[in-house]
Amino acid sequence: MRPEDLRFQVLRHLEQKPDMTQRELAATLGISLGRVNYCVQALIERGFVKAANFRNSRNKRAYLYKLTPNGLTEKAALALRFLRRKEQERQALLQEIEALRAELGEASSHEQGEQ
Amino acid sequence: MRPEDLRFQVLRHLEQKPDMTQRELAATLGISLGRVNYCVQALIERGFVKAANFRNSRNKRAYLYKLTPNGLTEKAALALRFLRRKEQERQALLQEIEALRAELGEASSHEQGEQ
DNA sequence: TGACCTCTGTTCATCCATTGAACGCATAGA
DNA sequence: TCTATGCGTTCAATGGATGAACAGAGGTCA
Repeated sequence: MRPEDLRFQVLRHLEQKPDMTQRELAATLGISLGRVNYCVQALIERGFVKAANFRNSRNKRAYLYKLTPNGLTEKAALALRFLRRKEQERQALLQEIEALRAELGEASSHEQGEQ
Repeated sequence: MRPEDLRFQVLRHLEQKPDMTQRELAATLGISLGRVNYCVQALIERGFVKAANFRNSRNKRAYLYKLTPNGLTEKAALALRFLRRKEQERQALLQEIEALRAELGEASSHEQGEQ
């Protein structure tokens, strides 16, 4: 997972659920706690996320990770880049699959609606 | 790139062009010389590739990397696994793209023929 | 109150795959 | 023969990811 994609995913999750802990983020994203911590600190450093004190009965020293206005803008920009790249990856995957099917002599399935 | 995929790609290239050098393989696959060497030696060790002496005017100490019968079988098996996984990846990518389009409020394009 | 427990963010030594410069060697050409 | 070139091979160095361990804050209960 690219650093840019990680930042996007973290922003995405924190916007929807600001009371997530770094351990929860790590488990959800399938990466280590250390890497999440590094990413979150970078987002705070850049002013995209603000860590507010947060106290309730379940969490002991947890923060609320609230997205700043700049954070929302950044998240939207990252989302669009992410989407465009995924579309491109999917197109590239199609070509790779077709090439492999040709090599293997498989009948290529009719996939319509692709450019 | 996974080790398994790398082995497949190396077998694929060597079957089509057995006089490729390890440096050519590295450049084509976008990885380092050291990693290619490690992979090729593993393929030789497992009996999937045999390195025959090869002498011509352009290459000084190059080998001919010929696929053995077992190598051909292995390559076919890897190809099928590779194809199936790529198809699955492409399907997963579609779901991810659709989810992102929904978040972004984009009109989802009509892609037919997918299950 | 105070001792203890729990859960958090934070740190950093460790690991491991990857890299590519450097080497030895074999051949071609002068 | 001697030199240059290009090959496979090696391995010290790099860099990112990991997760155990730590310190701190708040809850709990006698």
